Amino acid sequence: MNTNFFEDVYDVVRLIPKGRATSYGAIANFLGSKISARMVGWAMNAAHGQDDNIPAQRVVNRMGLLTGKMHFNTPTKMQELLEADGLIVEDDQIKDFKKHFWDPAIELEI
DNA sequence: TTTTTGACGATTC
DNA sequence: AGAATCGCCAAAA
Repeated sequence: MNTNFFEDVYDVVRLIPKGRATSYGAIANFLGSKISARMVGWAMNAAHGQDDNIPAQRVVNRMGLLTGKMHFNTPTKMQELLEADGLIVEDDQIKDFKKHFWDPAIELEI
């Protein structure tokens, strides 16, 4: 499985600290600043079959909206997980998202 | 092999 | 300010 691209995405997602959240675009930018955020979403789509625990709930769109909640076991699971992380989710959106925003390009300092 | 779509993002109208 | 459209790249049909 040469899913390097996916693995890179998973790796970054796994590195997201608890209580923080990032966006698809941020990950895309971190991976190479050439791939589009859509690819990250695609990678997450493939993450279903992955045996790894991908905290996809910490990965949301740029607005902090839980766009992929429907891809979880239950649409409400994503919000629950985020709340369990200490984040506040209201109306499928992370409150103070930019406040809890976790940018791999900055936190990982590459 | 070509076409369509996809958990996004930014720009333009 | 809001809505619609284009752009990114890859995988599945």
